[in-house]
Amino acid sequence: MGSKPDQPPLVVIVGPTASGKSALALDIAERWNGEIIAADSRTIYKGMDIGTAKPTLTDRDRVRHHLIDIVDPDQPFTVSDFQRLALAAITDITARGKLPILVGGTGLYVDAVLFNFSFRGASDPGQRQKIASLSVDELQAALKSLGLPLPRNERNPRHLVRVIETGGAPAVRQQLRPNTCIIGLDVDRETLAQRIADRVNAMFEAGLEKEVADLVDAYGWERPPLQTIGYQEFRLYLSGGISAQELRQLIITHTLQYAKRQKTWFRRNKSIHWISKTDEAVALVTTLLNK
RNA sequence: GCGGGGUUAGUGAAGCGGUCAAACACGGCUGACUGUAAAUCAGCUCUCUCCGAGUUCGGGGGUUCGAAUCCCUCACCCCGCA
Repeated sequence: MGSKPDQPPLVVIVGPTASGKSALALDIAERWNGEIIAADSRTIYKGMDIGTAKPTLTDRDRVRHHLIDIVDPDQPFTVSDFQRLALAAITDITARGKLPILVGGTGLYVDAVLFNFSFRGASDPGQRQKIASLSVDELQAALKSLGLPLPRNERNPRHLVRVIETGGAPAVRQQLRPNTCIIGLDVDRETLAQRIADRVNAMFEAGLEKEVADLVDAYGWERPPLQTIGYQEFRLYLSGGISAQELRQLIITHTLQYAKRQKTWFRRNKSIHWISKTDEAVALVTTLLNK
């Protein structure tokens, strides 16, 4: 089902963590009667509120949010699921005469919607478990014997596994979705570092440790959602490996590193309008809607 | 004051006569990444006129063809005896 000639307007807000995406999205939503779709691989999970800086109930009361709290941490969820649900949400919001606003820091999720990725087939859980236990060298050897090419990230076990699962089918993407305005929040290094440190400290004050403990009680450490920054570090701390002080610093460091990866991802999308002030976003959205 | 141990690149830490600009880890920088993506993976990280060259291993002085590695000495840190 290719893209239709006339797509309804879509506002997209991206940027590194703690850059102010949520606040800007709320602002724009209230100004133009919009609804927010979270493009975030962690806020989809129930019970992960503090550590993911999930929009508060108050915020969600002000503006309707989609794709938050939609699965339990022990349920599998993939980009493909996200794409399907996000596209449905856009259709739904538009049908009700409102403006859809896609907001998030998970670059892959955002791009799956913006470029209408065609995915290449799910993995068979049984087979996945078997091949995922192979070493990088074994995976490469397996690809060779199957006559499949190595992926670009040839030492990345996850990518190697996927090549096997898809039989080496190429990735397919379309042109950028028409009628879409992508706003990127640009925050200088020092400011972002400060905001991240403040946010992490606030998370501890808000009861992060208890949230983590509850999740671990319910699901254990092995589930993918528990590999989230702000949660995974507690494993070391709780086993006595690091002090409370070091724990906090480690989470801050990991968050900073994550923010850098996000910037790298978004940097290559030349369609993003990078801004640093709200007025610039308002101007961009105004232009989009007046077309 | 005497005896013993220590001082290595941003940090931690190997090295203990040549193959050392110096392992490894962390941190930092750059980048990749379409069904685990807040995941995962890669390159770079003393300096320069950067296929080569020049300064490093607490300071200074020696030994040696050759020293981060041995000796002397000074400084600082830790432990033991006073």
